[in-house]
Amino acid sequence: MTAEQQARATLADVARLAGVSAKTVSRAMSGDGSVSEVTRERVMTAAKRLRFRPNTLARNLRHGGVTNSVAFVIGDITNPFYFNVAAGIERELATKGMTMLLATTDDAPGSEAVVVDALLAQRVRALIIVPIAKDQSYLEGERQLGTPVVCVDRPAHHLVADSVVLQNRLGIEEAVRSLIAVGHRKIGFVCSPAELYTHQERLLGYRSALLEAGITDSRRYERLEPVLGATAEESVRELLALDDPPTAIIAGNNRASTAAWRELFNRSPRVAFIGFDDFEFADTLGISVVAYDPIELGREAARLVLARLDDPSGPPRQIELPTHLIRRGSGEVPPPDAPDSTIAP
Amino acid sequence: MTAEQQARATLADVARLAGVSAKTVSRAMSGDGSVSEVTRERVMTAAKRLRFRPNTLARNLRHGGVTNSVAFVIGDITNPFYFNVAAGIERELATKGMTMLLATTDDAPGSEAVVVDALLAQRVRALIIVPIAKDQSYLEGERQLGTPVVCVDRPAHHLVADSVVLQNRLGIEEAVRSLIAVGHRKIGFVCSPAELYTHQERLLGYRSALLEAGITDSRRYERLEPVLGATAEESVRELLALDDPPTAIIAGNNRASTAAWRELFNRSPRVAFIGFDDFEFADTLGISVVAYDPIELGREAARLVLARLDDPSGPPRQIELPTHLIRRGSGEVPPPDAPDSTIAP
DNA sequence: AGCACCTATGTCAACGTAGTACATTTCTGT
DNA sequence: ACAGAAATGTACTACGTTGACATAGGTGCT
Repeated sequence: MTAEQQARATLADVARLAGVSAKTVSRAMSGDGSVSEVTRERVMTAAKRLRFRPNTLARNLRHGGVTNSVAFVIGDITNPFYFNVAAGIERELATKGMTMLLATTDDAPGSEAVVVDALLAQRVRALIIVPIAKDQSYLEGERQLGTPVVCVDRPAHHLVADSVVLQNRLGIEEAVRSLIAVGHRKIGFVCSPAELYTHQERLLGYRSALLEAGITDSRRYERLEPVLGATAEESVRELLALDDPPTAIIAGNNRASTAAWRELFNRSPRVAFIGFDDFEFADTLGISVVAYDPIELGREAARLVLARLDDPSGPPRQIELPTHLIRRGSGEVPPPDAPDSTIAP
Repeated sequence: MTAEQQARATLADVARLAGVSAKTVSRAMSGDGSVSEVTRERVMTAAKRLRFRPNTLARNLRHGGVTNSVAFVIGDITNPFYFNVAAGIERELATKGMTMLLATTDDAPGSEAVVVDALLAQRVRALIIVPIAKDQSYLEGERQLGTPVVCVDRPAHHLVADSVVLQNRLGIEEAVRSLIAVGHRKIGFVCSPAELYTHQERLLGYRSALLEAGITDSRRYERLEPVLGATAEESVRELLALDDPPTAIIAGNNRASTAAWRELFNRSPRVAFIGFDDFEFADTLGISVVAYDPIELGREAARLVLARLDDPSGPPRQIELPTHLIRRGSGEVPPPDAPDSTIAP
């Protein structure tokens, strides 16, 4: 790399070379005002020669001081779920020439406001956030200043904002009903951590579907870890070690799904299993899951942002993305005592 | 959302409220010049009252017109490999208060320059790119203007730039040697597509390790798809349908790994298998792989950017990240004709 | 007292772009 | 031929921040 560093060309430089004023160059480049064909040619040639590239910073400053980047704030960047959501956001934004800024809070609720603050100082156009702190009211002022805030996966706390969530209850309900249809009555539920909105919703779905089938004594089969990081493997082991163990297990989130399956893999007699969130190999391994489209989740979030930028008024919208059960075998394993069981005497 | 939209407070607004000049506010906020304690208090109070947030756009414009975002340009955002690299970049940049802009080219070589151009117009501070086009010489001008360019996973074509790549040859060589040690002589290599630098390197590693063991007739076991999208499943089927099929197969990239394993899963007699790039479940399923740390790959790339920003001079650096074989069983399956084979008569 | 020096603050201009206002030229129609 | 419209170009300025420079008052030393 050379030590020399030629200066970046500006509108004025191009104007000088082309022998016109800066404004004329601006017009020629943007095609806004009217410029003669000869002049336009000359300007374009000069611009190309100088490798001129309009400074978006200056342009944005001139135009109200906002960038055209949308920030996506997540807790844990290594969770594949977020990655797919990010993909959806990026693609949707790209159709409008906008870009995505990715930031993480490392799952620390306390750092959410700090990270968001830094992003706002950068004048992001909008904020898409997976809420992790218990309170998003700190964003109220910013919202009033016209920065759209869209929550993904879970709604905000103490803040009026658009959001995109999954049909959590319906998804788990479908899973429970499916297991009941195969003959299961003792169904476990493993999920972590307990305090998240999504997990609460899924727990409610689990309970309501059981109740619907007249099963009222399943509390002992619920295992929601109180803290992040507690392993779902342990929960599964606990459940199977009960005197009257469940014959089927449902996992309430993607990390719990993989952990639970790890524990159930190679165990016999087979325990029926349904996970939440599809993943690579789930098809090859024959694992039934409650699936949804994370990319679409991101796209919807981005669409909400675009809609809000277009028209800031109107009530907040909450979009519910459908979930659906994919039957691949693991969820269709009958209970050992079923009449059609192969282990029957 | 209210239709009203109060204006965003500026330095001047804060100054007016605090009864000082704009410059004093600037000093008080940045802690740069000297400001008396009383004044600082008054300014801070005024700033808080007005919810003042310094406009990074303006600040950056004042300082040479560059943002503090680094763009990461990838081909296919749904490839988990890139996601982990992105995670590494984001984390490393965050330590320096910089942010990551994510952009994709949808694996279309032609759109690389277009996407990059848009990013440069946004005055990104640096560029981290997974080269996909055949020629990155279009970045030469920008590099001379002081924008660091770092290539990830593969080096740039026709451009002097720092890069971070994997020890591709060594990784595959280790895999081949390991298979040979177990007794294999007929080893297949599946990878796609053929034209990528990484895949070429891995192919060379495959060949050299075989040669080292005196195996010279393995060309018929090489299956590199000429085009993106061709399935590795087919390649595996082709290999196993040969009159003299290989007893072991190595996959040269992550997509090929999963595809190949899908095909080999449940097939008997078992074919030894070693994949490239670790993935979830590989441990549970007992799949041996040539692994590396994608997050570290991203971190290194970000470090190169930071180093280059710090000191633009000096020769380009190419960092090689280590790869290592993780033995989990699938790569330790002996050939059917081995003396210690369980199928021996 | 005189001087150097330091602190606390203020004034002005500039970063690069583009909107507003206005000046100039060229082209219409009567 | 001439008013008026249309086409084309220029000058000035603001966007929000900060560096360069200036100023006013205070402190310490000779």
